[in-house]
Amino acid sequence: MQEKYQASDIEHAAQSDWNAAQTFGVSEASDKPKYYCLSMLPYPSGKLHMGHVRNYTIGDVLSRHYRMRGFNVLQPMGWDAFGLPAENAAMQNNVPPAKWTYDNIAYMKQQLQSLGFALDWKRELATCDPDYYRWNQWFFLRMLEKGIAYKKTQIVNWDPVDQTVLANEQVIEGRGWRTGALVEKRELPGYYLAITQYADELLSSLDDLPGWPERVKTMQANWIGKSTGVRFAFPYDLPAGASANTAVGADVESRLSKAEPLLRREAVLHETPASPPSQSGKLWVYTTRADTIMGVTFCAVAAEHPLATYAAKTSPELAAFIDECKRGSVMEADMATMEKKGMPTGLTVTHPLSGEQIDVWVGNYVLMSYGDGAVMGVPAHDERDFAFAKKYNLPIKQVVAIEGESFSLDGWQDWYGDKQRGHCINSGKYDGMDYAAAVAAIADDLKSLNLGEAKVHFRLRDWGVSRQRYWGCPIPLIHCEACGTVPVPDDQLPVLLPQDCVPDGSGNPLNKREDFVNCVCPKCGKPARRETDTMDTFVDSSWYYARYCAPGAKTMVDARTNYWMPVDQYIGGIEHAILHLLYSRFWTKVMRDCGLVNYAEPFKNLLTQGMVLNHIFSRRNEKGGIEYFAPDEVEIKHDDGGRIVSVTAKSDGLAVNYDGVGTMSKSKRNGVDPQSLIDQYGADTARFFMMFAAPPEQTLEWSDTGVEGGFRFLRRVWAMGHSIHTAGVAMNVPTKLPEGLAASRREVHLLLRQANYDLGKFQFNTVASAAMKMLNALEKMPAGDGRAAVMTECFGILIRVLSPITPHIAHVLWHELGYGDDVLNATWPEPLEAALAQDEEELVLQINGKLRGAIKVKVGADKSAIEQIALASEVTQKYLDGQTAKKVIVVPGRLVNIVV
RNA sequence: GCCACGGUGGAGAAAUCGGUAAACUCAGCAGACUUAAAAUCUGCCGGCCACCAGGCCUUGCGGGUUCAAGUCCCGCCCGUGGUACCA
Repeated sequence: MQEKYQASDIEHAAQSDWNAAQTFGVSEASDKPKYYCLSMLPYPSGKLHMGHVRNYTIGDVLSRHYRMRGFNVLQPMGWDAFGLPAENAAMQNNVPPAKWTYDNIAYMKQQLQSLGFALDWKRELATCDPDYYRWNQWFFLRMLEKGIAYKKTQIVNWDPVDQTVLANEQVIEGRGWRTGALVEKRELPGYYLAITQYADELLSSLDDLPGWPERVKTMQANWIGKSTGVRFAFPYDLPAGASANTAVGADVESRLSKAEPLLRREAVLHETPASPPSQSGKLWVYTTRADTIMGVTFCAVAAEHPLATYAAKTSPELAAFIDECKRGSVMEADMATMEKKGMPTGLTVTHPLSGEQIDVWVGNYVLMSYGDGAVMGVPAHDERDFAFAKKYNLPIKQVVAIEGESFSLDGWQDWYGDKQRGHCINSGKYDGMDYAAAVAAIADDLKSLNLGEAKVHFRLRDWGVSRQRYWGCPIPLIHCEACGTVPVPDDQLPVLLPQDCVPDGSGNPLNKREDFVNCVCPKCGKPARRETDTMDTFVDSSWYYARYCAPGAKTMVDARTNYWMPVDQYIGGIEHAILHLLYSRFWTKVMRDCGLVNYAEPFKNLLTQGMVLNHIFSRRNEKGGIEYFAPDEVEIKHDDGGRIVSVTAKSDGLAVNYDGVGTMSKSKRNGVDPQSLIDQYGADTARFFMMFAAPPEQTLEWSDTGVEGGFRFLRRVWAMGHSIHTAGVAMNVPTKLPEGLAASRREVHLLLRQANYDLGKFQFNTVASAAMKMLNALEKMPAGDGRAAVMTECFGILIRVLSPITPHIAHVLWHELGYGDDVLNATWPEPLEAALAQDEEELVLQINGKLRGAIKVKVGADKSAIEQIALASEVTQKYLDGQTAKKVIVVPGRLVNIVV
């Protein structure tokens, strides 16, 4: 055995042992219980960053731990290989996204292997591989048949200079990131998946996930946003002589509220039919505050609303305002924080209950894609409406009062929006009713007028899956002049994505690929055009976990999927708490309803890793676009307090903005490559430090201060192994040990108990601490009869506790010291009762809640015995000073508190 | 803006059910070993007061509940994640 700790030798030796024995290849043929441990698959951005190391080490620690606990453990890996960064890299380097992606995969795979993760590489997949994405296409067609997939208008960010659709990430302060041009909203047809059909189940089955963090379930529930309210209409008649072919009126309700399934069974896709013109109609709105309906003083519609379009035909000012509304990004955060503006349409609608005429405004804060694209305005009881009414001098009518509160038009007060405590006033027959009674009565009245009814509403919107991009899974549809939109027949799948396009930033290059676009209609055989939109990459990651279970299957999934699924432990960043996890849950439920799988939820237990953060540096370029600098490309000056005062680029010495800390990402160029850490200290140190730095769920600002400490620890572990090896191992700890030895042994077993408890809580930082404390105890082990046996026993515990975190050193030490063949086949250690036993214990002594001393009592002593010892103690006597204690609180095993 | 989470020494952090605040580690300081350096080992290491014994204060800020609060409740401030086309 080597005397010095040589990480690279040890790691190569361990990894070649694992490769030779195919240690981590698993199958369904096992009599052990299965354990499917899955980490979220990485986007192949080029190099691993610290967030990956953290994520995959957590998964590996769990996998190895469960394996030693006797489970048949599957831990696969793959690549989320489609997506935007590949197109950006292509533009920058003139390399096709395919080549860039596969090169990155090769490099990152080698990095993952060098970290020694216990992965079954036979199951590796890349989502850009046709063998994978053909099943996206196949399943999309099944969704069409079920009426889940459909087509409707979507609103996207449009860069007028590059003439291209921008992702939200590419819009910075309302401008295109490359061109600096003001972004516009543009309407395009797109494909949607009706996730709202599953809204109720997605919400209620959160209760079937006790192994999920409460915070994630809360976020999902809020996102789905089930509310009960009233959907009702303001009837109207348009002035005579209005344009006869304007699409307003009765159709507004059907076009906006009911998604049109594009395909039922064999039927051919049909577009949304042109709406018949109509002079009278209903303006539909939804509200959770129907009790305030008598306080409506205006209505507001979205800029894209048919009534707005209609009114704009005769009003250039309104047309200009609607144009202005269409500027800016489509992001919710922007919409919510922008200045609320409006303009009257000149149209009025009729209040359904009072018959009053109500002005219709266009509001820039009303979203066409949410509900019916219109809202009622009750300024007295909605903060946003209040501000809007004050700004435009609209009437404010109080219709809810609370005892002891006085209403004033001067400013908003929180109680105006309170629905718990109030009762209706100024509301005619509803006066005096509380919230629930008023809503029920008003819903009834609206229903009898045929102008509305109580309705359950979800905040959740259908999932738009169309992307006007090249590097993604082609949507398997064909557009034929005669037959309309026709699905690609199953036997013609997959629709292959050409591998050699290089995007140039101006739209989807597929549009220019005649060999891709030109095809024949599967129905009539005439020349037709292929759909060039590709799928959202969240489609790819919505079911990959099921495919890992069935590598090489000639179907989407097979029986092996039902063996391994659901995932027993899913691990990934908290940033996926809503979208990815919700889409995967939805996809699973549709697969179940198609009879493909027999489970309803994909992830039984979820561990959400905190983000690894690093500093972000950026600069505006001449065009007004934005450019990011990596932390090692800038020079930073700090003040005395350590605050950053100035940053300059090393390249040109000019100033750079400091944008604070944020999650490590390719686009912000603030990722830290773990490679130098691995090269300098080895994989075990990198893994150990990552686990030791903080608990997994916690956000972690990156700093490599302290890596050295992990390395020193492993070197001491190795030295301890070497000295035990030299001194000779000894079995069988004697039943009678000298006091000092027994105490040290007890300490190690206590630490083991702590480590096992912490492993159950995924608190790996304190498991690493416990291992360090064990080594400290071993190094201080006193002399005495049986020392060699105690050392052997305790070091064996330490190696096994360490093995999931630092598997290489554990593998070699276990074998070298002759504990057994492979530490992975060893049984997980449990503390021994005999080692833990003690006669006396120390309790804390408090006087008036303050620490004043300690007392020794027999283990298991009853409360009154402890109380007597405490009262008799010198410290107590001193503080009592002759008086009697007012109260004595005894917490067995912990403390005694005496109240004087 | 809205939803969720977090804030403890110079730094990363620990404190399991409301019960000893700061375990373990880094950085720093002092010492041992050494011709020297590195490595290693030993001790100290929140603040104030005190000769000592010890005392007082301290978990972002302000209140509250309790024998006892980092932990529970109320109100703020700051940071991070998400906000539906980054993944």
